[in-house]
Amino acid sequence: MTEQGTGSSPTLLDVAREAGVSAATASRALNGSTRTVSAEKQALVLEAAKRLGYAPNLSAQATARGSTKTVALIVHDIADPYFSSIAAGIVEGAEAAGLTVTMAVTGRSPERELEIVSILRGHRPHAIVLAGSRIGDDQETLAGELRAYQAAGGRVAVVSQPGLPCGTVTIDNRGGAQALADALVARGYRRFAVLRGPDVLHTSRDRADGFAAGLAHAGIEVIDTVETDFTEDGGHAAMTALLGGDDIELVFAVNDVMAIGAMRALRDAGLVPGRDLAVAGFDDISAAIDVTPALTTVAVPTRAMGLRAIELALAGTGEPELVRLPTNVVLRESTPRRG
Amino acid sequence: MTEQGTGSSPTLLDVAREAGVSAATASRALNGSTRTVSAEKQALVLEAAKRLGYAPNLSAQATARGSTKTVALIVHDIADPYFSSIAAGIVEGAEAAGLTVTMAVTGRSPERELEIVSILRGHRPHAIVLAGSRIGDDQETLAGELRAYQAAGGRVAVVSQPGLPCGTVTIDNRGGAQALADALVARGYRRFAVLRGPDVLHTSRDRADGFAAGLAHAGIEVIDTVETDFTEDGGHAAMTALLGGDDIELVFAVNDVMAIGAMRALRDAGLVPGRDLAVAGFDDISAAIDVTPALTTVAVPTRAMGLRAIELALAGTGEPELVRLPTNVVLRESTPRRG
DNA sequence: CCTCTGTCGGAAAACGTATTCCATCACCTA
DNA sequence: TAGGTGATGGAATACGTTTTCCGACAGAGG
Repeated sequence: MTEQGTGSSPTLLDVAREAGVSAATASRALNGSTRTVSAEKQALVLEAAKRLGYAPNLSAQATARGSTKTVALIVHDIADPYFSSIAAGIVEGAEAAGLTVTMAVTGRSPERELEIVSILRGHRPHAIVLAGSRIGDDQETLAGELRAYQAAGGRVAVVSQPGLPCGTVTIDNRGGAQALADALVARGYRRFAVLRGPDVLHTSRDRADGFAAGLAHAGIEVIDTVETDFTEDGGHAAMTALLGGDDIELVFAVNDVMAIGAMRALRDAGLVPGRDLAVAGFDDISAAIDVTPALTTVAVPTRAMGLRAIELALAGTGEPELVRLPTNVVLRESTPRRG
Repeated sequence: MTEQGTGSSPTLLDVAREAGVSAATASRALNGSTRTVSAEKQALVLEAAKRLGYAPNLSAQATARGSTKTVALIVHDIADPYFSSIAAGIVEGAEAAGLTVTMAVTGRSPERELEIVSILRGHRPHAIVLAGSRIGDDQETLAGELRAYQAAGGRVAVVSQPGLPCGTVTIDNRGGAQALADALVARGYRRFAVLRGPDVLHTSRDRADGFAAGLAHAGIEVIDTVETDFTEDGGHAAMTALLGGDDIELVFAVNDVMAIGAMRALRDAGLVPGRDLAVAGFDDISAAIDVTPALTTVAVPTRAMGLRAIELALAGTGEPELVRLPTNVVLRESTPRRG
């Protein structure tokens, strides 16, 4: 490791000079192209590179090759366990394929998301993965942006947002919520309230609708619905608002984070979740099993979804193939058998 | 949005041609350099760019400029709430500065981390942020790698790993654990066990040492110590192993995730955490307040740490400045007053 | 001995952008 | 009106790679 005083990284040319060969040969020796290089020169180059501490300039590589080794990931909120778990799956899959992951967060703003996709296109990533459902209205603009990217040879996959022109991995939100409703009715519950997220999020809408559909089978209607933020604080606020109202037996929050916020609100009000009022969520994040009472929910294979999404993107058929991963109703103590 | 059939993105030259100007003028019009461009031509270029759906090739920009608009983030495990919260702070700070974040995951392997830093250097990012303590042995190799990067004009900040040649934001792990120990002794506890992570992690070692030091003040020694994974499952396994052993009153796990795993192990064994055996953690992740009994822990401002780290990196003085953020002992029901 | 074929090295062009340098032009001052 | 000055546009070059193309050379077959 001869330290160099120049103040800037050694370039391929430096390596070539050090090894006494041309830049072309150095390039070929370092990333074994179709062309062969004599073992002798190869060794010379490799040694020179190591001696100088050479790290190829990936930007330059990218412009020369016209393609990058990165995957762009877009999530709503990386601190949300749902998304960070998906992200973990994507990172795992990407690194296995020798790709690095770049990440951007939308903060659940559709405008920001569109802006990000546009910026990211500038990176010319190998693939783009969008995680998280978005609004229904603007879908066409987003689809256009993605199509433009695909036309230029990019690959796209989305998680839990069917209807875009690309590979999609999703779960059956409606069906899962419906199965949950069935199970809860079977446990003896009859009077339900729903905590839903902003209506522009497909995930929220599908789960709320599916739940209502499940109840409808049994001739039951949802008594009360509150729309709130998709966060723990949102769940807390909504539950607090709900407390003064109608007499209900069970609150279904469209995701676990909100459900946990709701449970906290109950405790803050001096009530015992599960005993005084049952609570159910959706996602089965790792915290669901750790809260007390343990949360009844619908298990979603988040990490697998991320992994599957990146595989789908890298396969790159471009077909709007739809992969639907199974969900599982998990009944726990937050919804004890009733009556 | 005239769709183009070419199959590849429009380039700056396409835009220039469309606007009837030279490439130089187009470049100047689009990112307002030192040079001025007549308002008329500027409008022409901007309109042409929009019409073609032009997105500048950031790789090419980077090679031309010699610098990128990205920040590289290295974390141990993005699904861990501790790291995803730090990541959220970093993304927030980076996006505010108009930078995009690229992310890599080490899986807590020091070799992998070194490898990643080396690869990342190739991206020539504007800054590198390392989050998560690493091993003590190999520190010199890592420091060398970072110094090489800095010599080439890169900026670095690390989170919770003092001793590297760059800006560092950390918390007082020893002091926090010591304060926790003091508080627990004051609550009447005398017989302690410790669940610690792999010894190569500074964080784990400092917290365990600090806790022991706090007890030593009161003339108390730790009765039992188990080394385990830094994960929830690790905590679960270690707690299970501990159950057959000495009679203890409180288990301190060096992070919340492990503590929560330990609580689950207690419940699995038919014991009630807090009543039969007290549990304390470290980090105050959001789940800490949602478990029952709520977890006694030491609050760490993770998001602020990320934000502060990116600020430190971007300031770029290169000084090994040390920012120490305060921690707070939070006593909750998992460690009720004793006796 | 001559040509043909295949291997290997290097010179040069290409990738898409930023920037330096030069030319032009209008305008102002003396 | 000559000369200086500031604004503005474009040609050319630089950035660090990869890749195409060409030439040199060695060995094989006639």
